[in-house]
Amino acid sequence: MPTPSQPLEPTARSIPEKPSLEGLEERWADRWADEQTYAFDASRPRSEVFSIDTPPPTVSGSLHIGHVFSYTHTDAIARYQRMTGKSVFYPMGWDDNGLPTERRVENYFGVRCDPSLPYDPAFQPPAEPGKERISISRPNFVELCLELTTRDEEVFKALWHSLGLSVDWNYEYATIGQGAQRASQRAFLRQLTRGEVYQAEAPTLWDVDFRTAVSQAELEDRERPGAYHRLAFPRNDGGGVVEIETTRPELLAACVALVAHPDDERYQPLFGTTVSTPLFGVDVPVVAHELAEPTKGSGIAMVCTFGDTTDVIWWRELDLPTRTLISREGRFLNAPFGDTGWECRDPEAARVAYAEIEGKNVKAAQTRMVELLVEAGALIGEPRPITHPVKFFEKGDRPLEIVTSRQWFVSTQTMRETLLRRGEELVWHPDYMSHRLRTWVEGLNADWNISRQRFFGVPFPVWYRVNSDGSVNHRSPLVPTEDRLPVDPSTDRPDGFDEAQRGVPGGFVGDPDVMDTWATSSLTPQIAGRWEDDPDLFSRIFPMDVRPQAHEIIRTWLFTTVVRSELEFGCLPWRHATISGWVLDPDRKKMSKSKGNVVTPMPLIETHGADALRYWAACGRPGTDTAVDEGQMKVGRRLAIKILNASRFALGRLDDNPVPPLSEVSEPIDVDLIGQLADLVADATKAFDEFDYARALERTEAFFWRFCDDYVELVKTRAYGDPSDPRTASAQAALSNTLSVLLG
RNA sequence: GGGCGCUUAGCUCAGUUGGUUAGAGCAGCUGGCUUACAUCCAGCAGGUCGGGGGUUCGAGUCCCUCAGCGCCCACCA
Repeated sequence: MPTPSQPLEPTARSIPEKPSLEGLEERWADRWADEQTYAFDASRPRSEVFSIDTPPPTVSGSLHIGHVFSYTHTDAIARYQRMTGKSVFYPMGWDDNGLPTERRVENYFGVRCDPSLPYDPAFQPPAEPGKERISISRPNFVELCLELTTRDEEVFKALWHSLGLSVDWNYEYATIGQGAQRASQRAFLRQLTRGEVYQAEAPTLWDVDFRTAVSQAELEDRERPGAYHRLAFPRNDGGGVVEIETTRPELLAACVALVAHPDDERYQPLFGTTVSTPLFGVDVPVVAHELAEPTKGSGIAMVCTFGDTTDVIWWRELDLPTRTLISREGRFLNAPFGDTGWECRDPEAARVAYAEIEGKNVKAAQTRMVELLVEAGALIGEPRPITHPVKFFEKGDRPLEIVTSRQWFVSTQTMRETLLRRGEELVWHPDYMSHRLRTWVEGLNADWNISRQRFFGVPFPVWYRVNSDGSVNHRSPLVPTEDRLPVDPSTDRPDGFDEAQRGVPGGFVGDPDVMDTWATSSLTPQIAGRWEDDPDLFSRIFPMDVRPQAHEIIRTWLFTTVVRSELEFGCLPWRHATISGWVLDPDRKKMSKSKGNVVTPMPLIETHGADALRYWAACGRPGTDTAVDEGQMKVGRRLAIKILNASRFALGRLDDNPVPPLSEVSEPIDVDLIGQLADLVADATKAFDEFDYARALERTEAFFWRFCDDYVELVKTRAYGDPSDPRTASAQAALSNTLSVLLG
């Protein structure tokens, strides 16, 4: 039970003289594959099925001990469910699309993706990556991504095999595979038809290095040093200056208003008047809004388009103009000061000042801007250093900017109430993890942006008409019928058009973007269960029984899966969610590549054996962060060897006879043992039903050691007697049956 | 700023609805090659259950409060 890759057979055939753990993993993995031991029986009705929404690991990274940890937990549950007679749907997927893969492919092959290029079926990457990146089409780029991820997947697969995971390899999938693309595009098109997704050109959080929009779920705050710069804005009513404080003086040219709290008596007289920006002489209004905090800075803020997300709120709610300064690459754009552009007092002076920062990146622009402000006497005092949280893309290196771009959104904000209710319906293990989803849903402040300006991902299956003036009509996208899916709009064309019409007036263009990686991963039940491709299978596994996953992706994977299931099926995608903890390094520190303390599993498997690692993992309580502990692995190894030896004793008395029936158990002490065994089974069953594999292991292990140290010693003499003696037969029956039950 | 979790022997952790002298493994010490196993067995030692207060006949377990650590969330001029 606790060590599911047990090397024992139900009878005493070929008991080795000196039992050993070495080489067991390989031998049994092969046999399981040959015999299809863990194959799902797709003829069983839903009530006799236990289905698992296996997490597809990201294969672009390297192996990590955390994989061993959480997959072992799920494997224990899967094996328990099989013992109860269920047919277990336990697929395995690979999450291979996304940014990390793109970066690796670019460096590895020396290429760059240009979605405007046509597919070149003859393209071969150079043997050695050249200095100049070769531009290739999206389909070509994707081919290279697939080539690289396929290799990575083999490495993962080898680990899973040596771990003895009981997954059914007949249901393997990849998130970039045809099935996944078809499911993603089909789900998207249906949402489009139902009006659950929309396209909008709006200010969006943007990573200037990856050059893509990111969603709220991919943000993280990082504490960064900054400084308050106190700036003087001359009042146009002749009343001196207004002083504001800003951490982003480089955005001064993008200032569109000053804002203070409506109740703030200091600034009430200014509401409705205008002030003039230093250096640029642009008149901006002083306005009131409740979000302005009187205690922060000087109590009056400069609104820029856009410095942070509060600016976006003010801009929208106060109906302010837009002055865009930062490009998608993070550099300062040309600013059209003058009569035909941004009105100001002295266009020439404004242009001269702005020329000093145009083309610079944010950091350099800030440095130069501060110098200019000092020279102009507009900076009051010294900048005051502070440490403040700044929004980053979780995979990014530079702070996010806000740029205006066209994106696809799923309307999640209107779903709040429904999602909160679903979160309560879901059975969480441990239950307090439900708070994470609740706080996340309650804190939603933007719809889910599902488009990314990247290449290795599922393309949006839509085209747009090109108007006669060459502009693109985004209003009514052209969509394919579902039987055409998957499509790549950069190479495929909409019905009724021919290829010559691509990109010309009166013709069409494909949507250039790909979907957010979570827009695909949120469909893992549909992808693994082959949804519309195999409706019979899907009806037998969905809604699924359990989603095992890590806690840090509750707001992404769990949340988005619930959203998609609600929209498509109006129900939860699974009944239970088991949330595993993190694996910490031996010093209980979080592992990270940059700290260099990441533990890889393969050497540990070689040293201690797979059972030892599985034992360590299974000791980690559900949801609890657990440190890598080789001591615990040694204990696991010891337990596995002890089981082999105990088996040799218990089964060795039987020669080659099958395990005798329990009815032969007659001696009081033997009967008592069987009674205790029954209690243990009840205990472990209850624990497993509550997804507490660790408790089941603990109880079983304790019983096993008592069994070995006390019971076996007590009955040893009797067990060695003449098999025809009922007293001996009783001992042998008790021994072998107990062992058989313990091993499941 | 709001919330969640953790704090029990040197180390890693159990302790299910409050109930007799608080448990396990590892590490340490002592003794033992006893025909499943020295990859083992028997035994010893080791804890003011983070601090303080409260409820109760009785609190590691319930309530309040404080502290440390970790995490989640937040519109962070």
